[in-house]
Amino acid sequence: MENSIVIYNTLTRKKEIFKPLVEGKVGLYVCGPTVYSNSHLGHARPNITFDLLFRFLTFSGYKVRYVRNITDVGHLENETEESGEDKISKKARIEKLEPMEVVQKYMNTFHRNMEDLNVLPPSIEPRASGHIIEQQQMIDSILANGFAYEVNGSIYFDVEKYNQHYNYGKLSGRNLDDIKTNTRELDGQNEKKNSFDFALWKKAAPEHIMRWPSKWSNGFPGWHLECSVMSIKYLGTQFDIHGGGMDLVFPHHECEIAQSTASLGEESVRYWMHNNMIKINGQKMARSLGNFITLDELFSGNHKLLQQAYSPMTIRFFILQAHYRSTIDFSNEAMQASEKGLERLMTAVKTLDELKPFNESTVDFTSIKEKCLAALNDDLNSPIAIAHLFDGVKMINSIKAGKEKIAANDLADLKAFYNNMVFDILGFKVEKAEENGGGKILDGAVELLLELRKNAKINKDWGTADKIRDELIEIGIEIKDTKDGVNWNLK
RNA sequence: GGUCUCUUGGCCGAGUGGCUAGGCAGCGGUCUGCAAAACCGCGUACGGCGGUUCGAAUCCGCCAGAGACCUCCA
Repeated sequence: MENSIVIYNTLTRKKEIFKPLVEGKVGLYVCGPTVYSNSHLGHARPNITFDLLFRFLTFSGYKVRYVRNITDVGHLENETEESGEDKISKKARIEKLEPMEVVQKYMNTFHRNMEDLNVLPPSIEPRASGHIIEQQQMIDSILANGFAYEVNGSIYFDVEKYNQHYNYGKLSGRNLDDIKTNTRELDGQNEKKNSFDFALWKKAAPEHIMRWPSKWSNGFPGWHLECSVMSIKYLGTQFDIHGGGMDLVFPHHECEIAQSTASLGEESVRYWMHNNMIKINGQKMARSLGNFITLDELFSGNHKLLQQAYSPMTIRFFILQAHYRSTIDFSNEAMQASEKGLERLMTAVKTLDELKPFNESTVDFTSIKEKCLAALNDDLNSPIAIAHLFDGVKMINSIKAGKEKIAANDLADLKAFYNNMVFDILGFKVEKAEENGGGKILDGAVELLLELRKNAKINKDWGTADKIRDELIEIGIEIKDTKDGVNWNLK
């Protein structure tokens, strides 16, 4: 499959044709979660976006090494909290748990949520805590190159010095003069030469439990460092794509560029990709704003803003129905629309298996196939691809209704295409009925009831027929009378 | 305050100089004992005011509103 993929590069603010560094292979790094509380809807977005990218690149014939980290070291809280306390150790004290117990707990939840969303595991999932030595090594090289300084056992990155040789602010589109006049003064910054300098290594306060020995102090690495270190370690000093949420552009990714460049003398990332935010009531959904809904709450419907539960695939569809660089507005109405839309799509996929081939085709799916792939090639435009899939749904339904015909070879081709698109690339999976265990027993029982209902209908005993139907619906089994007989499925 | 982005029909969301996505909801019809589902058909929207152009939702300017980043954040 020869695809020419175009990617919007945040660095150049343009769409660029994607050319991997090494022919046929792609190195992809994505910023993963900080595991100190449950994952919420906002976290689903980058993971689904880059899952799509991972799947699409793989489908397009690339061998992809996908690295997504787990941040389990923690970094400084904001100024409203007692200063200098690590996020994870703070949480640990509240819950009377070991820091690594907190990490493990929320990492498990994250993994379970991702599996539910059918997000493929990355090729490598490195943890910051497992790369302390490598982080110290990078600090050494930055110090050796003269772009960092030590104060009281902490190491800070010298942004001004760096900016004399390189361009600090190139990713986020700001310049140091603006940053100088616009950076707020925060607590605990008196050690730094400039307020915009950032920590590479921080000496731990006595109450700070997460700490590692180093030649400078017992302490912990600065937040930005882990991504620079782990991306380079597993993907090389230069690699293809680095992704993450738009809110990470500044300062996180800006600092990553500075660190890697200060250490290596050259930049390591070739394409920067950033997904936009999910909004709720017109505002970004964020842990810090307290307006988030966790994935578990969405799956169970157990949240005061939710009118019902939404399945993982509904959430996946909801996210893929918008372009990854646009914001999406969360609402019950929008989620319910996604639920119905997805059902329509999945029903059509199932319908494909029921279609009977003719000798000839009166429909032509070629342009739909081409348009779907073209949309994905154009900066991962999943909403357009899905729109074209729905055009195909219309045709599939017309064939089923007997208004159009399809030949055997075209049908096989079409099935393969929908399987590729819906399952392999967009990453949907069949939920409900087919997945549930005990299928055979249930099948038998329902078939029996439907047989009784059929007899009742023949005898025009509408009371019994409707009782069977209505009560089955009541317990979650939907009955559909069609020309070819009765269909049923679990709701 | 600085930097940047957005404003599309009832809702969600694509598009971005002429060919007016898609989903959901709604309406009309077909089918059906009824219902559901399915199918067919229907809606000409792009914040306001100017400008450029043969032609603008799409380019430019101004105004209004919303948001993001500047601090942890996906």
